[in-house]
Amino acid sequence: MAQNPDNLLNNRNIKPTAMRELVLKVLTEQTTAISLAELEHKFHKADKVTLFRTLKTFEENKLIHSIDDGTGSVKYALCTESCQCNPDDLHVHFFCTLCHHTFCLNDIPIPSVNLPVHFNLESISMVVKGICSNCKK
Amino acid sequence: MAQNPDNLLNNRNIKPTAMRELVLKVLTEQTTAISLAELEHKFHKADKVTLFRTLKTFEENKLIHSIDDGTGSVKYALCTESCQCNPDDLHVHFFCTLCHHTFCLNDIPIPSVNLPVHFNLESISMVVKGICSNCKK
DNA sequence: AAAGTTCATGCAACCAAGTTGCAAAGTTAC
DNA sequence: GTAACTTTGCAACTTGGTTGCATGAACTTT
Repeated sequence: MAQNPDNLLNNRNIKPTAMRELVLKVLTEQTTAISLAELEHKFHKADKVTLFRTLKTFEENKLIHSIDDGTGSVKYALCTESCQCNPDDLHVHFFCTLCHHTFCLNDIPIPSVNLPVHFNLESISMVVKGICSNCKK
Repeated sequence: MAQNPDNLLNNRNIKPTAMRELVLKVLTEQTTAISLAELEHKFHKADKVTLFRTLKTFEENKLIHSIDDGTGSVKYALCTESCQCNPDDLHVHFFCTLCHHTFCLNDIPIPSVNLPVHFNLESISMVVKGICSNCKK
């Protein structure tokens, strides 16, 4: 079932302002995760801080998740509708060293690890680096 | 077989200067990974840039590896003697959200993942966040 | 509908981590 | 000893992220 933008926002208890709808629209159009700087370039007029806070609001309300792919700039991507960002909801990310795009491998859950005794798990991040299928051609 | 510092440096083709020996000594004394800023605090007189370049030299020659634990500052830890930083050599890292220390779980190799077709693997990073055994007590 | 409250936005300025350029000091080769 | 190269130290800069504060929009209360 497709969701219109306002539903997506309302479902996550985010007040749907014009700005937020615009940002959400850009996010839904991405096939790879996007950084704050890249997001900024998509707008001619918007302020970096506003976009930053918009992303933060989205993240706090689990509409998007952030990915630290090791490039020095955090990337953001939409969560699936049912995502609660629990360890079970997490998936592997892939960073292409050629095109520098960061992919959500939504179909690849993070494999479980057996931690040493008395280590307590809260979350896991797994980033694979290599060449993506586009660049491989 | 224990290695003296100069051997460790020579084995990795790093010219053993006084500075490098001091940095290596500090690194061998750590039980958890250390950031550039933390390393700087271990010295009263050393320059941040020199330490930065020393770490970079060490990393390029695979004496140490860097860990991006998502805190915004990269951590460094000694490699095992045989490490070539290939995917097979990599281990899981653990970041404690209480004491903010980053552990090398040398005994826990990164589980393999089946990438989508035509995705090519170069390296993987896996960081688990939670509470370490020390803080759990 | 005016006044008050709350939340969102925009600008300026700041901060931390990492990085570069260059000159001085040290080391090695001849 | 001098030339060539490497390492170190200082200054200064870049980038990404973040805070403070004032303005502006929206919503409430009367």
